[in-house]
Amino acid sequence: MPKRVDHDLRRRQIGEALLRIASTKGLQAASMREVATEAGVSLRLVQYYFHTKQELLLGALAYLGEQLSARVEAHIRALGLPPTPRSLVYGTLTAILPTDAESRRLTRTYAAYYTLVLAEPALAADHGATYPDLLERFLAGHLRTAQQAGQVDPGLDAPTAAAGLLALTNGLGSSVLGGQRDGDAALAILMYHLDRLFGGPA
Amino acid sequence: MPKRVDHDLRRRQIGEALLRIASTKGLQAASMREVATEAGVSLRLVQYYFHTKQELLLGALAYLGEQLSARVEAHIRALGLPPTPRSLVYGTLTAILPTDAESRRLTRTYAAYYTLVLAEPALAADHGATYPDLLERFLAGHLRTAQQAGQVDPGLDAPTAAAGLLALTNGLGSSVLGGQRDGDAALAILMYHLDRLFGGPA
DNA sequence: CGTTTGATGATACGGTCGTATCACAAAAAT
DNA sequence: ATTTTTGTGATACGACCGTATCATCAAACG
Repeated sequence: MPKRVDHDLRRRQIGEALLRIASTKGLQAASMREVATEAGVSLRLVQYYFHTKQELLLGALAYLGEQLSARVEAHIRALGLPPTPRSLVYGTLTAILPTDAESRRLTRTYAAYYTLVLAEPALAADHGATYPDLLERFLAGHLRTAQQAGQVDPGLDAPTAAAGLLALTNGLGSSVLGGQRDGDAALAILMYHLDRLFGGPA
Repeated sequence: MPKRVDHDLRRRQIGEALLRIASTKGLQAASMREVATEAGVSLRLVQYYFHTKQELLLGALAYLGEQLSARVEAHIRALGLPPTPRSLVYGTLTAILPTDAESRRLTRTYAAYYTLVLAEPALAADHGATYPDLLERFLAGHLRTAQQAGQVDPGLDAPTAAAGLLALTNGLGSSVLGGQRDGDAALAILMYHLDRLFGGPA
C-alpha cells in the first residue's frame, strides 16, 4: 500500500475544508467536489475518507463542536486563573458572540448547520440538541454558585436566568451576522445585562 | 386569451406554496418543480408568474413578511383595545415566539430565509435587514412611553432593553425550533423577563 | 369573423449533484 | 518474490436542477 497516511488527520483536513465553505458560501454550496477542491484533494479522496455525504456533514459538525469548545475554554482562561463563577459566565457568553473573524466564522457555520438540522432532523441523532443544553446547564450551575457566594441576587431562578442569558446571546449573535449591528454593539448589550445580573461592572 | 386570471392571486398561491415547503423541508428543497407540484400547477406556470427563481424567492419572502406582520397585529389586538405600551410589547414579542403551529411555521420559514441570506447577501437588497430593525425601534419607542407613564424603571436605557428583549425572544425561538424546550417553557421565560421589566405580572 | 394576445402545456438543454466503478501504484505481509 | 492490501486517479451514471423553446387554445378586439 502507499505511504500509509494518517486517516484522522486527513479526515480533519477535509472536514475543515467543508466548514470553511459552509462559513462563507453556506452549506448548500458545500458539494463533494467543492469540498475536494477547497481541501486540495481529489473527489475520490473525499469519498474515500467519508463514504457518504451525510458522513462528511456529521464528521465536520464534530470538528465544529471541538473548535467551539476550544474557543470557550480559551476565552474563560483569558479572564484569569483560577476562574470565578463570574468569569465562567462572562467568558462562555462572550466566546460565542461573533465579535471577531474567528467567532463570526464559527457562529455562521453553526447557523448553517442549525438550519440544515431544522429541515433534516435525522441528521442530529442526538449530538445537535444536547450541546446547547449542556451549555445552559453549565451556566445555570455557575449562576447558582455565584448566588451562594453572594455575587448574584439569591431570589433569582438560576435555570431561567441561564436560559435567558444564552438565548439573549444567541439572538444578539444572529443580529450581528444579519448585519443589524456590529459585534461591539452586541457585546455592549450583553455586558449591560450581565453587569445588571452581577451587580455592576467588575 | 383564456379566462384572464388574477395574477396577484396566482402569484400568492405559488409563493405560499414555496413558504409551505420551506417551513417543512427547508428552502433547499424548494425547487421550481417542487413548488409547482405543491401549488398544484405546472412548472411552466411557476416560470410564467416568476420569471426566475430569485424572483420567486423574493416574492415569497414578501408574503412571509405580510403574514408575520398580520400575526403581530392580531396578537396585539387580542390583548385588548386600545393597546397599552405594555400590551404592545407583550403582544409583539409573544407573536414571534413559536408557541403554536402557525408561529412555528412562520419562524421556521424565517430561519430558513435568514440562513439563505447569510450565504447570499445579494438576496436581501434592503428588505431583509430592515425588518428586525423596525421591530426593535417599535419596541424601544413603546418602552420609552412606558417609562414616561411610570410603568418601567426610568433609569433603563430603552434602546438597549428593546434590543435585549428582541434578541432574547429570537434566541428562545431558536431553542424551541431546535427542540431544546417547548413553546410554553420559552413563553414562561419570556414572561419572567417581561414581568421583571414591567414590575410584576399584569 | 378573423386576428391578435394572454395563459398554459409539453418537452428539451446544458450543468451539477451524489454515488459507483474500474484501473493502478506502492507498501506491507507471506 | 509474490501476493495482499491500502490509497489514489479517472471517469461514468442516473437524477434533478434552473431555464428556454415551441406549440396551442381560448378569450378579447378590430
